[in-house]
Amino acid sequence: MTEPRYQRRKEDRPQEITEAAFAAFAEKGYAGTRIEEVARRAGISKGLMYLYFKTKEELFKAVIRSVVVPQVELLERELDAATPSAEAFLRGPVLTFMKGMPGSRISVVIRLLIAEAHRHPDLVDFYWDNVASRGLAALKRLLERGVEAGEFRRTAVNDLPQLLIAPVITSVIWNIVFSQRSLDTDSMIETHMDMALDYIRVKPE
Amino acid sequence: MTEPRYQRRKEDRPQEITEAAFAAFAEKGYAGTRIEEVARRAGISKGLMYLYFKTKEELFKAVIRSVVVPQVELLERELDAATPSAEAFLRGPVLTFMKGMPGSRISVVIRLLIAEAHRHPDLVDFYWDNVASRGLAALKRLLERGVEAGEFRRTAVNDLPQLLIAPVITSVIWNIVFSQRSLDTDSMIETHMDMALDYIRVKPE
DNA sequence: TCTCTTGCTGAACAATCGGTCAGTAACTAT
DNA sequence: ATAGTTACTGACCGATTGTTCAGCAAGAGA
Repeated sequence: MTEPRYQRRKEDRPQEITEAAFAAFAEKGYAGTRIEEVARRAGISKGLMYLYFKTKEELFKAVIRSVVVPQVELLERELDAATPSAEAFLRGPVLTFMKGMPGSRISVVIRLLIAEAHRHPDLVDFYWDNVASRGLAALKRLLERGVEAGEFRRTAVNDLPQLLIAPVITSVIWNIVFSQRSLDTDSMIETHMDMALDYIRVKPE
Repeated sequence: MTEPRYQRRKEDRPQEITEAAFAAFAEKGYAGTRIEEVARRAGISKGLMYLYFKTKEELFKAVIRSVVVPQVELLERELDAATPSAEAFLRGPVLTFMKGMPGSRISVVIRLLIAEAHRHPDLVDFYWDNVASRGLAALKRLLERGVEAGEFRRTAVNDLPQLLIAPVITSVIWNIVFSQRSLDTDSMIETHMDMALDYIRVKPE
């Protein structure tokens, strides 16, 4: 008759907690989120939080990883996919990936990273090693492939692949700051891709 | 003989406080900065802070305004300057302004805004009204002028002037997050300007 | 020199919040 | 059943920090 007050669910807790924490961090930021609030969202007590994550900072890092790792895996899966011409690749999977970034969980991570970077240098290292440097290297290889195939000229973009993702970063930031005055991020990313391809493409004389 | 323990300097305090607060916010962020720390930097007691700024939030807003207003004035002075061809204008004063943004006080403001935007919507409104919307409108006018003069084609960029500043935003963010792995922001901004001009310029047939 | 005004100080207050821990009860093994 | 293990609870602690305020002393005026 007496219903148990709680169930032991050791296996599921970590994921449920990071999920709740992600939602809380997304709404209130790191400093603005109380551990008790995360516990409430996860349906557990405050004390239990500390059995799974020793400190708030450790929880934060776990949240970042839980978002970033699947995204990296998705990206790499796409990069390993069929390889048509470099241009078709940029206009296809790369563009799709870029359009998906604003509004994705990654954009929340970016906001958190910007706000907390100076206090969590090891987190920045992690993000650099696992996301940023890998993505940039992949873009560089793709551009290089295009050059070798005679599709692209060799330009400054080869050394600055950040240029290709600039409108994505800008879209993410724009949405963070000016959420109301929204921006047509799809158009912006598409137009920029046109612009960049016109610039690097070998022109027929 | 007995040296006075303090001087009364009602006139200078506000500016000295906002200056100290800017330095503190730049280093530690909003939440990470203690009022007492600002007071120490400004060479006054904690209590005096509250005679000039009712709350920490009000101080924060004053700091943002103190940085933003002079920058806007600088921008508008440049826009009112001599008007050569639209392309020369973009390659001249606009490019100079853009290159100066990373590393300027504005980039600190941007970081603070990104981190605190959701908690200070009225501050976002202020920034929008006084900086962002004005800058975008000016860029739009400039592009329109180029079109009317027969220099530029009419493209999607006319409606998305954010594209022109995308590498600047990206540079600022990059420096905030990856301060160590620095990026050649000047090259990036220049290359992007080349790219954009190639795209919008009317080509000779 | 003696008020009087007020810019200024710094101790104290109150609220918040990360982290702890002694105890409880859900499950397991026997 | 019964004892043992441990996932779990929630009251509590201590440190931090924004804010207040009673009083002090610097400068102005007479």
